Amino acid sequence: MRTSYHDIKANVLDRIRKNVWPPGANLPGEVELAKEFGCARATVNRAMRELVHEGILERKRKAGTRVKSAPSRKAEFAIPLIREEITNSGAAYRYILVERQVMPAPGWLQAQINLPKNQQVLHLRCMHYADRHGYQLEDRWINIAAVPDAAHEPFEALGPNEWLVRKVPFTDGELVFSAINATQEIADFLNMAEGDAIFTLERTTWLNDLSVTYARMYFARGYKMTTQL
Amino acid sequence: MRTSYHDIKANVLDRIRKNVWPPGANLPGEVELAKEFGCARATVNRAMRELVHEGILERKRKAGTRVKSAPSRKAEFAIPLIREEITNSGAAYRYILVERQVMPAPGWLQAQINLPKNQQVLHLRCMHYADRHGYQLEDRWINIAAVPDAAHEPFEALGPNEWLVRKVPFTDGELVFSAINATQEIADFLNMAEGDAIFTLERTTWLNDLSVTYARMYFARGYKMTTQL
DNA sequence: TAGTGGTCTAGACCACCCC
DNA sequence: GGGTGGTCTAGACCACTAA
Repeated sequence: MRTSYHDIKANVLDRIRKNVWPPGANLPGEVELAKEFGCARATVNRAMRELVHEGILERKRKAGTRVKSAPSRKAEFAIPLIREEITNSGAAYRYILVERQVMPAPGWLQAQINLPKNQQVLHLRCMHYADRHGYQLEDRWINIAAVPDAAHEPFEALGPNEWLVRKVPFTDGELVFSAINATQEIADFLNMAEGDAIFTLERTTWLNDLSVTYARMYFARGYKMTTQL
Repeated sequence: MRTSYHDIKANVLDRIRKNVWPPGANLPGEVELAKEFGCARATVNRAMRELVHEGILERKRKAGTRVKSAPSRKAEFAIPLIREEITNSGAAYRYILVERQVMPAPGWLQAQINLPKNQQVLHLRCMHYADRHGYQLEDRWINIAAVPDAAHEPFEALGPNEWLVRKVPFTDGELVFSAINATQEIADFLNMAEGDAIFTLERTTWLNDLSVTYARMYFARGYKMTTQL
């Protein structure tokens, strides 16, 4: 069989682990590696490019390729659709719209996602259940100027997250993870006690400088978000 | 200038945004696209491959390429070295080793990271400060069988995370984010009140089935972890 | 079984950047 | 200036899988 870029990646990783190429070391050039592996330079190139993408190597023209001294392994996780997250866990998913209201954006929201004064927004509050247990409380604001259709969407059957994901493309987004103490109101929704620690996820998305939506998601007690390195 | 795979990516993304190719739509095959763009198939292929990697497209042999109906944008974040995180914010970084002890792995740890009975581990407790303010409390256990050198390392000047990252390669890792209520002990370290919500990060790493280390990191009040989509 | 993507090759030109 | 990676090409064979 011919040498695959997979083989090359594995081989390089192996030499890094065995300290043949310790952190900071310079690797041979692509031409030389291609000769060693008996393959085309393009094949070596692809292997190296992927290792750079994975945070293992650094490359600079003329300077060459080196092993990153502090390998910045990157965690990558797909933002799950909550319905899938629950369904995949084997539980039954249930969604309820708690509140729906068109209103002028409150001051803090204007500031947070940079809206013009008195911009109308749609505020939604939704609950997501896994087998009767409160799983997530979602507080969401949608910029009606960016998504006019949202004003006429009931969001009774389909949650706003799924609706937006299917309907509205975005160019940029931000995720913020944090922990807060439950207010009495939130605690009631999630069947917790006031003051219990809540894992919180905030998400903002833009479509070319135009704010699309801002959401806060409060997870039930004990929720853990897991990802592989 | 010749057509670059960047141009193709941009063009395809544009057509998706403009709904020329709505979610679920089948794209033309690589050969046809190459003809349209006036470039080699390999160039189209690279563009498409990257769009798949970015969660925009799906491809299957024979079936062809289609626009993902629920574009699974992936968040990617580099695990920061805490020193860099603090330094980059403009604050002064200070590290203190609070506790250092070689001991047999407690039962919960054996179970958690799958250690043999009575395996010796090194337990470290460290504090990281930003400008005098407690920033992170780190509880770490290192499998001495996997990292014999750790037993002789004082960890007085250099934190175990940085030491491990530089010294010990790993093949797999897991990150878990969660929220807990501060115990009195943790609260004292981080200048919080008992019961305050704490953002917690757990990290486990393996070197080919051999557990290397398990760490719990408790962040100070109000800590937020941010990432771009 | 035929069509589509997956991959490799051998060669080429170019852009960048350290020396 | 010259070496290194970045990219493109034209062609080829292969692997998978839907029909």
